[in-house]
Amino acid sequence: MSDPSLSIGALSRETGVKVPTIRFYESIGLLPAADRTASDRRVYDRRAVQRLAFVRHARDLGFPVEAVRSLLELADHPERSCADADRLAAEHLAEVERKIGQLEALRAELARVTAQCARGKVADCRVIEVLSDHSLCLTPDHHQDRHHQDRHH
Amino acid sequence: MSDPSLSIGALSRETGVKVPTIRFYESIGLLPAADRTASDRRVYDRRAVQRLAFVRHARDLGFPVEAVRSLLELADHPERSCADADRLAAEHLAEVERKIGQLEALRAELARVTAQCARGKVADCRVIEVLSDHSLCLTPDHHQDRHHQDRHH
DNA sequence: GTGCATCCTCTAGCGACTAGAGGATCAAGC
DNA sequence: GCTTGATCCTCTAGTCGCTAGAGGATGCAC
Repeated sequence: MSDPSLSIGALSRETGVKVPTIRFYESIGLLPAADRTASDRRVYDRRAVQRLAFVRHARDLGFPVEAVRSLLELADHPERSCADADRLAAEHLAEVERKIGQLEALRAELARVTAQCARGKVADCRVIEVLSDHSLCLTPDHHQDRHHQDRHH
Repeated sequence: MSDPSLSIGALSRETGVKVPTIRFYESIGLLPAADRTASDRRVYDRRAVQRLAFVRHARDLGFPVEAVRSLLELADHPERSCADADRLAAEHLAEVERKIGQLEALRAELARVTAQCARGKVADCRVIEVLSDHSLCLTPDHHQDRHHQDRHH
């Protein structure tokens, strides 16, 4: 069982990555172009499973695709210093911590506002009132940023 | 000074929402179509400032655009029950808490991995090793989801 | 009248996929 | 051999919430 040769569907089942996503990863060069059968179907081996699992894992951990590309590059060169891998992970960690901080500020604000809702008419609604008047906020600088990456199930 | 009549640039300065974003909000119907001068420039009044500030505030708090639309609708009808507003805020709060939980799991994993990095060669790198082998993870179910909304700057 | 700031509309791009059209191929059952 | 349904192929467009830029008109100060 050294080279069982998988179809894209089988690779998808083994790694939990959807078929169109595998093709997408190939198209952006995250995975090498797969070998093909005579009828143009993609064929994969065990190494492809490893590589895709690595990609999925890194994406699950929230690394942006460009970081995944760099990490793959590093994984392919075990003799190099791992300083870059360490730096990428540390940067990503800092980014995650920043986002947690922002979300916690939001949570505090939302929790406060919903707790104060008297469940009456909109005219007296604390939720609407606070939205209408920023100065009622605890932390007046709640900004979040876009430009980020998430994984869903 | 009841109706000073603002240009889109002035409205932008007053609310901190960029000019193209204001036009974008109008195009998706979050803001009503502005009145125009003879030369087709948009003209705004104080009510527009209020409405846009409301939108910006809700977006800063991370409400998705569709939720903002509903909240605006509610704010326009003060006699209605605020149950919907309360529900939207509570749902959003739950979503924020879910994301915080996911990010905290990620943080733990990333912190653990980077702390274990011996800063040597890639061959011995804990970061690469963990990415290559999911079973080395503390929490094997770190999934994040896309499909969400953030604010930046 | 001469700049330059501001405005207009329109289109395309971001990240990381996801969904769907329209068509070819395969494997299994009869 | 034939049919059926799953799987595969490529390609395009859509998602979200903007942002950037082209190409052109207008307004206002000097």
